[in-house]
Amino acid sequence: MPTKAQKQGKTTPESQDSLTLEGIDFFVRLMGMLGMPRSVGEIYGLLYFSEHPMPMDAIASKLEISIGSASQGLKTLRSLKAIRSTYVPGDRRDHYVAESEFRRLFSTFIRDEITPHLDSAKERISRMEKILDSGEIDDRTDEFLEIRIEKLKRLTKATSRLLPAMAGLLKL
Amino acid sequence: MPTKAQKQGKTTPESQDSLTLEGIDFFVRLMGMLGMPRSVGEIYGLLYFSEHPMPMDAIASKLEISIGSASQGLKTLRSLKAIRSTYVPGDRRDHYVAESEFRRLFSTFIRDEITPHLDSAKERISRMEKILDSGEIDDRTDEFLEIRIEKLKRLTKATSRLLPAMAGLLKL
DNA sequence: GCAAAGTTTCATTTTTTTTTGAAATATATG
DNA sequence: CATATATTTCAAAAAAAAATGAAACTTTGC
Repeated sequence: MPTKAQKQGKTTPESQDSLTLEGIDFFVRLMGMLGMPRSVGEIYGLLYFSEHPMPMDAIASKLEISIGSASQGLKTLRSLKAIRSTYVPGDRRDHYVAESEFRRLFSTFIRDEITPHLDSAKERISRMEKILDSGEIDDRTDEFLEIRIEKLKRLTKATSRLLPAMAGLLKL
Repeated sequence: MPTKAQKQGKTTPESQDSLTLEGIDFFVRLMGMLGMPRSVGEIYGLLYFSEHPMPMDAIASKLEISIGSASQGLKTLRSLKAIRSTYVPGDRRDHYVAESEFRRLFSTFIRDEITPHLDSAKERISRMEKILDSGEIDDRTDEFLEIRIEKLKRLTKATSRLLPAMAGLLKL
């Protein structure tokens, strides 16, 4: 038997909301794994499951978070290119839409959050090699340290190669 | 001109320490990216650059952390198989050595920290599909949500495939 | 079996991170 | 230009995560 909602071609708000709630939960956890605060996951999740662009105040009130949090979270998401703002005629407010192509999102994340760490790791390794080469360490210990540093070099090298490859393989 | 240290075949403690300090820093940051507390990175870094197995009290005093932190950190590292304890004759204390094969380390991390999240993400997606299939959402919205959920499925699937592949490629 | 040594646990404290909300700033509209 | 609207910033509050250290527990050697 068709429900009233189906007859009218109308969405039951409760069921769509419960779906969106699961979706928000999904992104809160995903973003959490990437070290992003809860509010960022909430906002992205809400937008990801929103058919229409949403302004900041609607986001804040739906999620029951402060406008400060909303502003800060939107800023983070914008810098990650995870959302973009769209023009809505007759409305001064910015309206946001989720960027749903994870591949792009992931590339930006690697570029902004991982690569800088990788670079400073490489610098740190150089400093270690310099200390090693300064020759104030006896041969036995020297050899041990050399092997350890070599492994770190391989790790950073492999990571540098692997990360872009991953982004490429993520054909979503 | 050879230094005194070289003539005697002896390590200058200062230079080895400064190298170890850089190494600890390296791992504090690396572990930090994986969501591990500072103390865990410090302990692993110290052991990674230590030629000899170290007991807990020596670790705690070298790093100037409490024995509680040291115990907790060692527990974490043990469960990640990032360290192992060795027998030292005539000493009751456990002595720890860093496992320096990152590939194994990484596999354990994926198994213990990532896979559970992935599994619960898949369950969450199933719940969303169930709501969608309950048919209380109008056709237009339904189609939109279906596409979004489909993308999430692809994301989780790609991640499931990619993670073990990465561990395999990491030939260190 | 008991004392000493080593280790873990966990309530409390400290530190760090995130959120809030109000003030400051920017922007559009009549 | 004055006002209303939208957004950002940032100091303070709240929440979350990590470290401490003392008590409880385990193990070893006598």
